[in-house]
Order: sequence, then structure tokens, then C-alpha cells
Amino acid sequence: MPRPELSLNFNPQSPFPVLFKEMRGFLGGVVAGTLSSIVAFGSYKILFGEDKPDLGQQDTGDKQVSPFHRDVLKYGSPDQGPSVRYYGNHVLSYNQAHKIPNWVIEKISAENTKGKANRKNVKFKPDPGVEELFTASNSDYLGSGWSRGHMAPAGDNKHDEQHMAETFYLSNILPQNLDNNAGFWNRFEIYCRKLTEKYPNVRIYSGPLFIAKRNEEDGKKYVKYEVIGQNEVAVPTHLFKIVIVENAKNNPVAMGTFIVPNEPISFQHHLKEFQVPLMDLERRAGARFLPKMNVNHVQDLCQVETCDLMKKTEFDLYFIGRRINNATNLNQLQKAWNELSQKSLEPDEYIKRKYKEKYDELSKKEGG
DNA sequence: CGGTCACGAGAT
DNA sequence: ATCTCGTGACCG
Repeated sequence: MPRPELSLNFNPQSPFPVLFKEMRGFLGGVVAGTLSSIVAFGSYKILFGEDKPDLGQQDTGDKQVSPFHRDVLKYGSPDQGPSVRYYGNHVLSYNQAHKIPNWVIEKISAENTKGKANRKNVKFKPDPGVEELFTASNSDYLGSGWSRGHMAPAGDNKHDEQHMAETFYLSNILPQNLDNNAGFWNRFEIYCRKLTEKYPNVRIYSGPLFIAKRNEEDGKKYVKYEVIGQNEVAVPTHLFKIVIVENAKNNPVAMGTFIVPNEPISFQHHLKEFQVPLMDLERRAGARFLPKMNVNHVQDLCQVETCDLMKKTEFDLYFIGRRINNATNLNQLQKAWNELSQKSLEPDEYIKRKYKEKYDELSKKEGG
């Protein structure tokens, strides 16, 4: 399926300076743009310091609340629920109107990705911590044409079944294109997990975006998004991810920010195509994601690392390897093995060995 | 790894 | 009769 619009539909009049189109043609520009934003932001912090008055705190800080204000709020301030929600291995902000998260943060290490917690033992379900009035339900998603996409992935919680179960709460889920979810986004998540082999800590911020698109009829820009099910769960136009890798001293080494359309993305596309300066994401999301991070000396992730996701053959072999490993009878094992020739793939040594082991094990069981 | 869907048993 | 739940087949 072709992707009609790769760009975010920026145009020359756009207030946003960075264009995907430009970024693709302007190879060094990606890096330069990212770094200059980082440097600019860093300088800002240095020049003005952390003590600069924070407008975001005017309602909680030293400002006097007058009797007048108290009276205006006689029946209480509108309650949009907890601004931050805490789980075993992730933290998120939930949007009670959209019925999806605003952002989800995780910090993962190699240990998180190893373990026997299995997603087959866990079910998607409404977050018991979210008021029923504001929660999505499985029935909103089923038959909608959209899949239930994790923000904090199940695969980042192999070490703890309870933590994994919490990622299946619908507070951590949003409507995601199935192809995107199982394909490009999946490979992106696998790439993030792979980074834990090299860096002790990998921090990942994920969430939805609702990005405007220009209407050809009147030349105006509109945000258009579907809502699904009785609860009218909002379908984001794009997904974002910030990836930060840290060294053994727990200092940030490199960072990358990405905005990916919520649609199928073929193997031809490289993750770098979706990289944007952090501030572009922040402007769209309406949030400063790293207000306390010292961004000095933080490098571009795609320069320090490759940002190469799995290629198609590697990805296919990966599935087949898992299917061989998980086969519970000879029929399944043989089907998985046959996929190799169907897809003209050469089994690597690991797969050959696993196949033999499984074959012996299962034929002993079934043979008698 | 990421998912959906079909189907039958059991409860309502 | 209809819904919920667990299981297993299937797909990228």
C-alpha cells in the first residue's frame, strides 16, 4: 500500500521551520537542524538559568489567590484526572477526552527485555485507575479497522508479568494502523530494545499527535481525525517517540526525536526520514518533554548510532525463528520451516539448530 | 515481536 | 438467544 503523504503536510508559509521534504534532501541538515535546536535550547538554559520565572507554575506558586478567585472557583477547579499516572515500569499522562495517553515514558535496561512474561497470558482491559466515564473499552477497538497499539510495549516488560499486564491497560493504548503497529513501529521498538545491549539505560517517550493538513478546497488547515466506538476514542494522525541513551554514569549520550505517520510504512523508508528537532515535537505536543535535562554534549542518536531498523529478510527470519521456537506440534513446526522456502530465505545457523532441537522434542512427544 | 479473528464452552 | 472468555490458527 503506497503512502500518499510522507511529510507532515507543511508548506512554505508554515510557522514550523523544518520540513520533512527539506530534511530528506538536505542530509546534513537533519543533524545540523537537530543539533542547532539542541544548542539553541541549551544556550537558552544557560543564559536564563533554571530560575527564570516559570509561567506554567503560576497557579501553584507564590502568586496570591484572591478571595475573588476563590469565589470564581466556588464549585472547584475542573478535574481532568491525575496529570501523571504511575505504573510498575512506565509513567503516563492520560487524555480523558481522547481516551488515549498524551505521552508515556519508560526507562529500560537489558534486564527488562529478558524474562518469561508472555503476552499470550495477558489481556487488553480498561485501566482500573481511570474513571469509567473516561475510559476506552475493547469493543471500541474491535472491528474498528484500527489495532490496539501499545505505547510502552509489552516486549519491554518480559521480566515482570504484572508490569507487562499494566502495559495492556487501555490507558497505554491508542488506535494504530495495524500494518504500522506490526511493521515499522514494531521494528522501531525492537531497535530501542537493541540499544540496551550497548547502553545501560534507554529512555523512551512515546505518544500520539494530531497534526493539521491543508485542505485543497479552501487552502485552510484542519485537524481531521477519526473517533472509534461508543466512547469515540481518538485516532491520532501521527505517533512520536523520543529516544535517549545513557552511559554507565547515567549521563545522556545521544537523543533522537521522531514523528511517524499513523499509516503503513514500507521497508524502503529509513527511520531517519522521520527525525525532527525536539522543539518541533514539543510545539505540536504542547509540552516540554525534558525540562530538567542537561542537553549539553548530547549528540544526535542517528549519528552516534545508525538508526537502521531491521531489513525485511532479517525481520522475516525473526518471525520464523520465533514460530519455530514456539511450535507446540510438528505441524506448526513444519509450517514455520516451510515459510523459509516460500519466502526464499536462507535459514541461519541459529534457526537450523532450533529446528532440529524442536523436531527431536516434538517427534518424541507425538511419536509415542 | 506486533496484532486480529473464529470458534466453542459456559454463564446470563 | 446473546454475551464473555479462553484457545488456537493465522498474518506481517
